[in-house]
Parts: sequence; C-alpha cells; structure tokens
Amino acid sequence: MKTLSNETLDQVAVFLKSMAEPTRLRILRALHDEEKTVSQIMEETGAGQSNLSKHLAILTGAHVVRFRKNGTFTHYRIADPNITVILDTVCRSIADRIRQARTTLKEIERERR
Amino acid sequence: MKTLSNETLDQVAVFLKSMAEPTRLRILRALHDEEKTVSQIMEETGAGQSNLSKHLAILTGAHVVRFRKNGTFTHYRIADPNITVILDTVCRSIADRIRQARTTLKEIERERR
DNA sequence: TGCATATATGAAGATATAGTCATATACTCA
DNA sequence: TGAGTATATGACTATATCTTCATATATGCA
Repeated sequence: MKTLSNETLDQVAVFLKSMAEPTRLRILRALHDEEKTVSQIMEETGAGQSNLSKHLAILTGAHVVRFRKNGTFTHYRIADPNITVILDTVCRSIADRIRQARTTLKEIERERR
Repeated sequence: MKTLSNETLDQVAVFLKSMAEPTRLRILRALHDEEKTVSQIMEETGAGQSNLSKHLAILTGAHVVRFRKNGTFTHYRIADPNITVILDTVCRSIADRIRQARTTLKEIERERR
C-alpha cells in the first residue's frame, strides 16, 4: 500500500465504499457462493425492489458483482474470487473481534463475583 | 461470511466505511509501517489539521488505528497487523485491476494499428 | 397484441458526511 | 505564569447517499 498513488487510493476508496453499507453487505452475503436473481436477493435481504436495483448498480459499477440476463431474469454473482477472499478476510476479522470482546466481558464479570 | 448475522454485518459496514474515504486511506498509507504524530501525518497527507483530527477520530472509533500521548504529541499507529493485511489485500487487488485494465487497453490500441 | 412479471430509473425527502473556520484544551518551557 | 505549540471539538455549509414512490422498459406468453 505504501507505494500506491493518490489516484489508486481513490479507486480503493470507491471499491471499499461500495461494500461499506449494510444493505450491500447483505446482498453480497446472499451471493457468496452462487448466482441469484433479483427476486431471490430481495427475499433473502428484505430490501425493496427499487432500492435493491440501485444497490446492485453500485456493486456492478465497482466491479464487485456482475450479471447475465435470461429473459426477464437478471442473474447476479460475485464478480471474481478475489472479492470473496476480501469479504471473508474482513468478516472473519470483525467476527473475531466481536467474539474476543464478548470473552473479555465475561472474564471481567467472572472476576467480579 | 454466509453465517454472519445482520448485526455483525452492520459492524463490518462501520469498519469498511471507516477506510472507504480517500483522506483516511492516505492516513493509513502514512501509518502503514510505523507510528506518526498528527503533524507528520498532516505533512504526508496534505489534510488540514482539524479535518485530520476528525478523520483520526473516526479511524480510532473503528479500531483501525490507536494512539498514545507523549506531552503535547499524539502518536498514532495502525491498531493491529490484521488491519495491515486487509489493507494490503484490498490495495493489491485494486492495483492489479488497474494494471490489467491498462494492459488490455494497450493491446486494443496495438490491434488498431 | 395486450397482459403479467421482472427489473431499471427519475424524483423527492431525509440523513450522513467531508472540509473549513473559529475556538477550546492540554502540555511544555522560559 | 504567560506564551507557544500540538491537537481536539463545535458550528456551519455543501455534497453525497439511502430509501421510498411512481413510472418506464424489457421480456415472455397466451
């Protein structure tokens, strides 16, 4: 990262921003291992149809997901395995943090007794 | 990621959002391998003092950086190696993408001649 | 060809956020 | 103790963004 230009960091910001929203993260969770249609993603995320469409446009623009059309259906999928690796790395890190925070809290509570 | 709750994804969003801004990425680039004072970070990033202070507060709140005080100086550093791993992974991915896009463009231009 | 379904887009409103300016706070030192 | 320096914070403005509602577009099928 130290060698990256400001322009490249701007692209990194766009990329990260595309995933830095709870609704879009739910979309990516739904798409984690397989492609799905807009309707399926709606069901799994609970997002409204037009809201979902806008978020999918953002993720597509950032090359996080891509799509193919089949009749009236549009099938979305994670754009490439790199994205999945990044998502898994970040999510594991945060999940570990939360778990560790809970453990610490329990230990503090135990010490009080 | 598939097993994560909505609450955890909300935390992931906060974490990603904290880094999804060009100014904060410049801060993280400055801090990549070593701790630095606010003044040093100002010099390296070009950010205004109060703007920098606010961004450092966001990064601290998201546990991306942490600090120690030494007299009037506040020394900031990346909070833990996990953060560096994530940053490097994401930056490498985007840099590769940009490099690949440039290569493709050159090949297209060669074919036109 | 018209209806039904799936999806994309424009407009509007509410909320979030980045940067600047001014000021407050903390610390050091002569 | 006051001046100087480093840093944090409040207030304000402009811009970005999320969600909803209404509507447009694309496709398939009877």
